[in-house]
Amino acid sequence: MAKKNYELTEGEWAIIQAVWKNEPCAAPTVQEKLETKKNWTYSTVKTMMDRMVTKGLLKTERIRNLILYRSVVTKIQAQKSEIMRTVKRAFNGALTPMMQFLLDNHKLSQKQLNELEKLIKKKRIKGRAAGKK
Amino acid sequence: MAKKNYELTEGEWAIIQAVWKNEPCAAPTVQEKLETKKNWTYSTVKTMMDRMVTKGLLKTERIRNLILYRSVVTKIQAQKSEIMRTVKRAFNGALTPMMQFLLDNHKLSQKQLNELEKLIKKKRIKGRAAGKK
DNA sequence: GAGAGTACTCTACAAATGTAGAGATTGCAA
DNA sequence: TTGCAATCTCTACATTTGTAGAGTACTCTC
Repeated sequence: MAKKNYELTEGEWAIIQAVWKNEPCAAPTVQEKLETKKNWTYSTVKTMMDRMVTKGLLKTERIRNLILYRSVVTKIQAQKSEIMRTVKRAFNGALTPMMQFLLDNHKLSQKQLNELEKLIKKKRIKGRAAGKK
Repeated sequence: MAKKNYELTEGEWAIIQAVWKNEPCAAPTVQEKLETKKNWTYSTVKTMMDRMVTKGLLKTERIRNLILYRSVVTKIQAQKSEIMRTVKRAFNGALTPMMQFLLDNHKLSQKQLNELEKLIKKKRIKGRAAGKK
């Protein structure tokens, strides 16, 4: 596979989110879907999408007169990259301090904390069983 | 206080980190400190720093012939903004899903998990006691 | 007071990003 | 076959970011 680094810009995020939801889809569709959030004209959206194709973030397929777009990177991949970028920039590359920061600096409700605790417990059990990947 | 949004660029992060560590400091100092990581010339560093002053990220004080820089935003603020930006872009603004994603997608060691669990427990106790801010 | 060193100012330029208008193309309906 | 609507293509421009050279100013030393 290609490079691991998918650092999307603000605009690219908006677009790819729409693509993920409507894939495969044409540029006008994306433009319509985004109309509420972003007030972009068709031209704007189309330009960005084509640039994203060049960058390898989207790919196209031409069907007669219509161009359909699909995502190349998955949501998971993009989210991961986004997080890694933050970890790298703001936390010197260390994940746990970032988690700690999250816990310390964002008032989570009791419920959220409970959920997280449950998640961690589950993780630990899994981790103990398998030493995998 | 001013705006809450301090979205630093890659370069700005590098610079402000150096400033935080050496504050108050002159541009040449920052340039030296960064020499290993970034191979920037003095001009480059100085230009960026001055732009950051314009943006309100740094402030200056002139002492005779020297210009000293200080940060305006704290590390905590910047980290928070950086995280918020990720949450907004990649997780639709919801924090817990992001935490969940972190737990799910990054192989944390048992030790790290333990630490996190401890943190959460502490949080919960605190939260139960005080309902504040 | 001349030269050297240090720090500063000014200007510039390329690439990336956000933004979009104008015109070409095509397929369908009347 | 003519015209309209939908879609695409091409081009353009401002702003931000990364990057830096060239020249200026001040201060210290000989």
